Amino acid sequence: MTQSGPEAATLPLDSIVRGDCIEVMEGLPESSVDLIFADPPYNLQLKGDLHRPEGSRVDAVDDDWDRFASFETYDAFTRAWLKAARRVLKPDGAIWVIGSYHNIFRVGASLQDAGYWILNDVVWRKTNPMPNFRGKRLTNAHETLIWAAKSEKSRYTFNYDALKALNEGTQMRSDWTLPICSGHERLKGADGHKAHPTQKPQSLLHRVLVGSTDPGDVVLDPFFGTGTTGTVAKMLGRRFIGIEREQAYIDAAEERLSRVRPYEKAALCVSQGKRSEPRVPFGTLVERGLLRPGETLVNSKGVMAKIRADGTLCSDKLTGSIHQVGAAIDGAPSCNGWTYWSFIRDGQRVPIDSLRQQIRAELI
Amino acid sequence: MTQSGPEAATLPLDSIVRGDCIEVMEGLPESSVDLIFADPPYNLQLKGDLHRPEGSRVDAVDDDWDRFASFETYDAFTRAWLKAARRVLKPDGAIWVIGSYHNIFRVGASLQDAGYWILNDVVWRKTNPMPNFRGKRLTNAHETLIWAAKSEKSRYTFNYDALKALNEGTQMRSDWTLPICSGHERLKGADGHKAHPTQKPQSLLHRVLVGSTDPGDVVLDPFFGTGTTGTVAKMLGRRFIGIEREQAYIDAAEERLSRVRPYEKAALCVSQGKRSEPRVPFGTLVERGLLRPGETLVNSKGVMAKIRADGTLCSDKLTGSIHQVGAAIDGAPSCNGWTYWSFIRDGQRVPIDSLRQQIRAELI
DNA sequence: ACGACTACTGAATCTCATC
DNA sequence: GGATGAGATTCAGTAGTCG
Repeated sequence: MTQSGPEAATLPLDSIVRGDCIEVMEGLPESSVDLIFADPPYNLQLKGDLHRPEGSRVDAVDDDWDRFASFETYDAFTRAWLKAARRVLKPDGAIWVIGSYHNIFRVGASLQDAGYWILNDVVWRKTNPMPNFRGKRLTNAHETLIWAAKSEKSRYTFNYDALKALNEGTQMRSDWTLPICSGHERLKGADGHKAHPTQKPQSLLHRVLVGSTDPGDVVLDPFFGTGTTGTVAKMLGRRFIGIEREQAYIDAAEERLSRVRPYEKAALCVSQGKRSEPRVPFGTLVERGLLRPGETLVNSKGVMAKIRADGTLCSDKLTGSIHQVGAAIDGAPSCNGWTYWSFIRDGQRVPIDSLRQQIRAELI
Repeated sequence: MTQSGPEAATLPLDSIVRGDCIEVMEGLPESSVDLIFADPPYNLQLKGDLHRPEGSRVDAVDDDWDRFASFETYDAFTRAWLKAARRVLKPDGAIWVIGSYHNIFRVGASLQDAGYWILNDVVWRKTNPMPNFRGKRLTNAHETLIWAAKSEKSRYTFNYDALKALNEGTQMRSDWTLPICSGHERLKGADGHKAHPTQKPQSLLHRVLVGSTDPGDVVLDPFFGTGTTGTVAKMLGRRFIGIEREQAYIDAAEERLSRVRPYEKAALCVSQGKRSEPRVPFGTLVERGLLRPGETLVNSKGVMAKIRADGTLCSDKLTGSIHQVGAAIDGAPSCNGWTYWSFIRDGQRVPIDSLRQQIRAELI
């Protein structure tokens, strides 16, 4: 456990902190943040002087050493900020990091070495990438995001049903097709030039935050830039913390954030699956008289079982819960009894799950 | 310079060498191979069984060759084979490595450390990936390939125009959409079971070899398996060398190769093609800011519904997709939400389908 | 011949509350 | 903290059978 001074006791919510992200994160309380979104620099300093993390200059002797020293420096930087980030994450927190082939392999390996648990790598397919002008390589049409939990045991947030809804009813895949940030969304400086070289599109953050946070969650961006993370977080009713070194980016981000109008609260309520609904023991249906002890249930193949007064089933072979008996009949490892069994009304098979729906409706 | 004995002076062209790939590559003459394609073990780290919702068991990759004690062990293995591979590459040679998020970050970092020069990372988007059965993560719908030259100074082979032609006249991008290997292409053993758990599709190798080799080039595959690399190399008039440890895989590959008929020289640029109208989820319009969560849609009779952040609609009665809510309002069995709903701009009703057209235009 | 229908499959780090 | 048991969870495609 780290001793935290009083200055570390509170989170600077919905604001931008100026400074080096490692130092600033070390000053934040540990286990306090739900999600981190990071777009780190990937300048590998392949040209010019090289410096070790502590500042000394590397005396490059040949190409191999030059390259190695450069990667070593970048790795040290990566390990340092990932360690500081992991400390401020809640135990069930998660991180997203975005990068290109220049740096993402080093970041991914460092994530694994630091104890993060990779959940998916996600490909952002750009609909409108910059072409390869010289025709010497493939058009670099994507970037890679890594989604990782703080640890293997983290029970991370994943709004499966919301993302499935965003994808019109089929599971969200690990490849996302979205345009780059351009047009009105792209921030311009006073000179009309783009305010930040690598501004990310809001659509990308929308999908990240809808999928891996809930309203009210705290989202930290240690490389805030011009504040796309904060902008989308504010729109979606999440809290944000931004860390940025350059005052010019902070100024642009502050101005941008001041113009953001959050969505209505009702619109933030997102599709939920059955997992979020209250549990209803099967015995409740018997207690309430929706099913009678002695009544017969059937599965889709016509196999029958009798209901007993305590809410267990009794078939030829076995007695047990609706799940256990269903699994035993099919020789399956498990079974959802709610969708497996039906009762008979007016000669028709009616799924018992409809009775559970009835009970749940009463509970509201 | 390494002293090469006479036994190392010749290349075992168009044949499979049985043995450990590191030892075998160390026995090959240095600077003798044009391209390496490597599909190393992914180190999946699977734990228990996984079952599909209907109860069947997923046939997982649990082979001995994919088990490593730790990341350190895996890294040592990776560094060793990458070093041996780099020695046999010609100065202008290149390498392709394929992997998933389990291993690709470690492989990519090791490639960079070993002095290879990354040219592109390429995403193989699977049209038909295995779903995520438990709904706990995104569907793992892609794998990653890294294309790297032996060194920064290598003048590597890149057939820009051939790939452009394969891509119907526009530059080949870094994301490739191809189906997984199934059906008749998938090799089966005598028992009818798949001969290799991770056989790659020939279409993938086709694109790799057309793009980065010339006819007559020597292609080495240190993890030959059932020989997809050799098969496509032979079809395309390239020479191949396969290295494989398991005799069962070698037997299957030999038989497969014996059936391969090389293409006629004129027939190299074929295949590919199918391109239908891309599906656009309604949620995409929300993510991209074309419609706001909280905004109201209307049908032709003026009935209204509100948009939520995940792209679902919320009316008086019902919450669901644009199609579901439209159907419910009309009491119809189904409904095309795209033509059913309009949004309001400047007091005018505008069909949401016009926004879909806009997105589709970007996707082409 | 063709359509309807069933069965099967793919590199997968795939649960969680309660006792 | 480990064991137990409820119960939630799938997409695109191929191949084969039957009518």
